[in-house]
Amino acid sequence: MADLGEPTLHSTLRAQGYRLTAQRQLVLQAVTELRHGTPDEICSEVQRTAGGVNISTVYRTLELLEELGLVTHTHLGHGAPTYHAATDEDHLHLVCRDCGGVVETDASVADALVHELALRHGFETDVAHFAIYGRCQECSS
Amino acid sequence: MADLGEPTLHSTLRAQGYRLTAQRQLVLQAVTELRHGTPDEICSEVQRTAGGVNISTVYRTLELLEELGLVTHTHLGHGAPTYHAATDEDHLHLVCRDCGGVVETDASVADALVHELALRHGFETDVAHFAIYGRCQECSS
DNA sequence: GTGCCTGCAAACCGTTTGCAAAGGG
DNA sequence: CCCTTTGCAAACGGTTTGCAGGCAC
Repeated sequence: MADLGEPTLHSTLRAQGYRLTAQRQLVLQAVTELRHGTPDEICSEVQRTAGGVNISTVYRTLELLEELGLVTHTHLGHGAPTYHAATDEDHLHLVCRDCGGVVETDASVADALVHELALRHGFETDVAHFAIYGRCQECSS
Repeated sequence: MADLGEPTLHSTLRAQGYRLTAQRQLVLQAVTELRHGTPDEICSEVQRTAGGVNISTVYRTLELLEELGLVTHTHLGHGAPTYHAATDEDHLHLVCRDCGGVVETDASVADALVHELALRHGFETDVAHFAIYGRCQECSS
């Protein structure tokens, strides 16, 4: 059968000399399903179908999948980072200093900033990697 | 003697019912001198003149000084946050994903973003709290 | 069969906590 | 003299590591 679609996890791994394992499939699947998951949450999700999987394998796998460009992670400030599938829309996280709430917004709000940093510093901005901190509407009143 | 200048650390503490201690003076002084210091670095700096000061006191003191509005902290992504004296200019940190370097830039580059978030979400942005992630000029070539 | 990948356990870093003693007001 | 603040040590959450055995190829 000809491979006509996008590259599979298997082919992406093999292209770099890595092996396809159940753990790697399950972690990618969990990241995709959770949409925003910490390593711990991803591990729990994986363990629902494969009980023996270890948290350190989840860490190693997330690092690998990120290197392959299949997932990204964002720091929300407190505790653990959250992981997203690369197939997800690019979005920013607004974190409220008072209530701790997180609001998502389109990455395009930062277009002017990205442009300005390229101009002034030749800096290629990955605007989604850190959250944006402040106070949300409700907490301002 | 009349107190004509800006509020002293002593008066700021007393106004909230806190006590003035040597540790609190030394921590504020270390933050100011270091300009960008992690709790650990601040502790070492303080210990140069007061050997017995404990890291947990530094953590408690930084939290207090931040509550009083005398210091702020920024997350650069990796490890510990860095602390700044409130008297310092507001600035952003550009962190390079490849070389790990940190470049400072004026907070005003983000004015458009701050304005846009206020407009769209009623969000009051503290733009300096997280670094901005990406690739620096040298690493892009 | 070779050697990448995994599970386990221990170590790690940064931070927080409970407690009794020290010291500021 | 009271009560905040401190030092110490232990615990904590999140992450990384070394190693022996297991499994993809």
